[in-house]
Amino acid sequence: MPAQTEPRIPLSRDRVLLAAVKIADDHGIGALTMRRLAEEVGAEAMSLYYHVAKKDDVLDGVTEVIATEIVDAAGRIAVPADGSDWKADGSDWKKAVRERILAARGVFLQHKWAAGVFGTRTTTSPAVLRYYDGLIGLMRAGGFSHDLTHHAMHALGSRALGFTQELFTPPDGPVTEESLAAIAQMADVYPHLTGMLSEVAHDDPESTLGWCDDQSEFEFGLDLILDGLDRLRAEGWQAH
Amino acid sequence: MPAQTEPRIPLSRDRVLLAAVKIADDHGIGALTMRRLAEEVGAEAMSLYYHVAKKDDVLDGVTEVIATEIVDAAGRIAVPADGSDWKADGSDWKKAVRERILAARGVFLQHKWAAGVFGTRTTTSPAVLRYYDGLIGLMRAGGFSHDLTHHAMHALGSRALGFTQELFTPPDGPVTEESLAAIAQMADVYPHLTGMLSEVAHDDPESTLGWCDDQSEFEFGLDLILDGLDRLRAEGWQAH
DNA sequence: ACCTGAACACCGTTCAAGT
DNA sequence: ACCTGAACACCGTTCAAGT
Repeated sequence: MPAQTEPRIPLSRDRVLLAAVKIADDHGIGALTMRRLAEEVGAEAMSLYYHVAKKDDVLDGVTEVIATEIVDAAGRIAVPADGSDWKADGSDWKKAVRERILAARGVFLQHKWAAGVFGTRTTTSPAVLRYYDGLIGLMRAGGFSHDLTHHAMHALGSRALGFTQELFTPPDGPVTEESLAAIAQMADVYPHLTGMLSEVAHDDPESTLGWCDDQSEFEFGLDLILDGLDRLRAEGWQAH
Repeated sequence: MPAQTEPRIPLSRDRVLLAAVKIADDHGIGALTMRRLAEEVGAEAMSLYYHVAKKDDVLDGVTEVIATEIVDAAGRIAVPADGSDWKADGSDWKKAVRERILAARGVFLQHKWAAGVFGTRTTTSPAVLRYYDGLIGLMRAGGFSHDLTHHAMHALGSRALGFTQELFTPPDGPVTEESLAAIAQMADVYPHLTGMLSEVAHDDPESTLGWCDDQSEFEFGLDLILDGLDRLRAEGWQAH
């Protein structure tokens, strides 16, 4: 028997990208460095550069990986995509689009770092384009003009992919006596904000979800937009 | 005459933060390093740490600077905030909120790097809270319940501050024969997307704005949301 | 063709030392 | 109280060298 080295799985772009996703999932996007990534695949940092151009290329790659997960998840939604047997009033498009967007959101909930990375990419990944292509197809089948569909995509923005940039974030954790008191103390500086929060908390005192239920709020905003779009479609909206 | 050193403006947190904004404005957020920042204020990098805790503190600080600009811009909008002389149908709230949001958007257009930084902050800046407080006050004056106002803030998301995460970005630059041909070539992979884009381009062939007019699209999405909220308010929407 | 060691030019940050 | 020089532990990336 000749001297034999460990039968190592050869490096590949795919293996590098999947390892990158794993690192971000397990330790956050901050832990994703070229050296840490090399360690994960059992190689030296410099070996990575044979399979990816630079770190930016890794980030484009993980975006594509996540986007592919989204396309797959959306594709699994059993709603007819061609609209052939839809109700005559065209209302089915909304359910089809809504369920695909919520499926996309499910993917981002499993990769919490991913929304931030998507925001930094300058080129749009092919898988993201395929996902948007599917949404556009559903809206067209539902009776939308190309022009209104175009506006719709912009109106939805990142919400079409299942996430939003939340800048209005009441304190984490459950509603407690202490946090309520802390809010009340700011009443002179932010009278309307504190008024709103204390009433919202009062309405649902035994809430275990904390101040805001992210899922409900996402669906509220999504439905608001989809309902508005449906109304424009039904009214025969024209460009102006 | 005794030997005299140059009368240097003493360092201060404010001076550091304003210099940071200037660097990001002039050279992008990537150019904002502690060493570069020190150079800008005419000191050594380590001197900064007497005035800011760490780089994260600098980013919190510039967020506060930009947010203060937004509050100021919104405050300059001459719309009665207390609703005392508003139309009985309450429709004035929408104009007041809309104009403030567009004023906020104007600030982000002057600091293109800022939206990205806002997205990375974990704590909400006091100035952002003041801005939201103002919006909430306007909606309350317009007849919104606390509960619907709360949902409204979540529905608007970052759009309330004047920016959106655009993931659907058709090619930059003007619509040319070449770019149209490039789009047509992808028709087999993205049939709905290419169909939409070629028709949108065809409808406005001499557009100098390129594929999409960002300002119009922002206003379309904003109005869609505001109109939907106004409808819910008029219908006496209740939590469910 | 694939992988690596040594090295370069950067980072943010600590710490002891200066005035 | 305010500022600094030297140093540390990291980055991403290049390049010549190995198999």
